Amino acid sequence: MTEVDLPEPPWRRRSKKTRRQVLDRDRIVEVALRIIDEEGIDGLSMRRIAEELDTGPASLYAHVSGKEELLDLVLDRVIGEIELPEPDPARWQEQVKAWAREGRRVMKAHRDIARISLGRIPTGVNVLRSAEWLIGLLRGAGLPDRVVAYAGDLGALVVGAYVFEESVEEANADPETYAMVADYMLNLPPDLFPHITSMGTALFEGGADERFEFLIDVFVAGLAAVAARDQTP
Amino acid sequence: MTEVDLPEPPWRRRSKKTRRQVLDRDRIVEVALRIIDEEGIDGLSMRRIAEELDTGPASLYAHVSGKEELLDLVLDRVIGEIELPEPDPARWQEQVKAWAREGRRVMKAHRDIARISLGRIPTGVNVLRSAEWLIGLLRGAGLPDRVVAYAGDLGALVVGAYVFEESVEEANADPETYAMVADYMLNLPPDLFPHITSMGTALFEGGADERFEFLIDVFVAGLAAVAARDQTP
DNA sequence: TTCGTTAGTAGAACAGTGTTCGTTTATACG
DNA sequence: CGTATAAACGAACACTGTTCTACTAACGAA
Repeated sequence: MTEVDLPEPPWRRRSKKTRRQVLDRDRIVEVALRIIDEEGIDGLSMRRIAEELDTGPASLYAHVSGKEELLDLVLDRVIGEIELPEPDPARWQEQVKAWAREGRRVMKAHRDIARISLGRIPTGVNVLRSAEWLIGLLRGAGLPDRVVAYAGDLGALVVGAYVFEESVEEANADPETYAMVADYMLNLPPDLFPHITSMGTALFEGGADERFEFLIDVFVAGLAAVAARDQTP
Repeated sequence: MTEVDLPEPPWRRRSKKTRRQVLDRDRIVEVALRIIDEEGIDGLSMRRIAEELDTGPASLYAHVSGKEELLDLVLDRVIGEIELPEPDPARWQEQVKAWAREGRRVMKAHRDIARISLGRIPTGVNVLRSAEWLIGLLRGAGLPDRVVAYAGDLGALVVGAYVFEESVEEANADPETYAMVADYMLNLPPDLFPHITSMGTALFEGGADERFEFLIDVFVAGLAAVAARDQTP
């Protein structure tokens, strides 16, 4: 007799699931991050996470107070990937750049995660440790407290904003979109936009790395100049 | 006989509304902006706008392709409020700051509108005119094309990110939240966070204006330094 | 004026979101 | 073992942006 492949009866499926799979916060955060890596932030929903964990969305709320807290945790988890050297105040400028590059590197590794870093009060342990490192470096270098205090916060803001913009540009990096935008700008009315149109393709030169390096160059040179001014009565 | 106030019969109400109120894009944008002013960006939905216009949300789609386009239009409408002087290349540094202050001023006047400015490809006429002004100024001042091209974009990014962060802080500006955050940071473990804890309240000094002025000071000084370097072979 | 076409509006519905609430299940503790 | 607590579950809520179809209004030509 031919063996017949019957669907398993529903009453039998239950026995496989008697043991509840235990959730914990770290697991939720890791799954959330994986979803962001694959689908971007807009692909992340509580249901999506629950689906991956084979549970229901309501179960997540036993471990996080809501989506906002979850995003805090995910961001902090990412910033924890930053690797920083021993602070060397004699080389503070190069080290501020290294700090910024590290911030960019870890965020870039996770799609559009940088979007979460914006407009958020820094409370995670890794986020704070990163700030601590920078503040320690700048104090060691003898920069005025006012400069140190501001730089700690504004540095993260500038890097996060840049990396977020970069992630948007990467998402729209197909040659068609790029050509369309460039075409649009280069064909603006020259009487209204003489400088944009005459600059032409120079507006679009340099890649993301170069632009980022320029930005942190400007930031660090500016810090140095303002700090020097602050120290000259 | 006492006059009786009867509800108007339903068949009679229709006659008042035979004339359809005509929507147009500008009206939609203005209403959207007013809702943002009063309720913030999270208070803005297509239904909310339609409610204010006494129509249905589907009607909006005859005038805008979707919410994203609407937000583009709202932002451009806001940036149109910027007032800029005649460019004077001899004073380019002060004028870059004036440009940044104007950007901040108009965005600050509209709650958390700055959030929309982030991660957005600049295509609105006012956004482009603002960039055109800045680029024209910097070219007039003889800055290298590379510097000009980067500064146009990064300037807007820095200002937008700052103003957005500022709007978040203003939304959380009640003394209780502020005290809670300060308390949290000042009571971190000193062995892990020696610099943050020893800086103490210096971390929270200065208001938003001062921090913004610091940021644009750094940005402009940095631009000047990098530009000077670029011009020295 | 009438009629046909086009553009705009309206309403229902779809697919999705974050979250709450009450119930059930599992775990921890005495 | 019994009780209390914590975690998980499922249904439902209130809301979102958008699409689709039908209706209405406006416009232009005859």
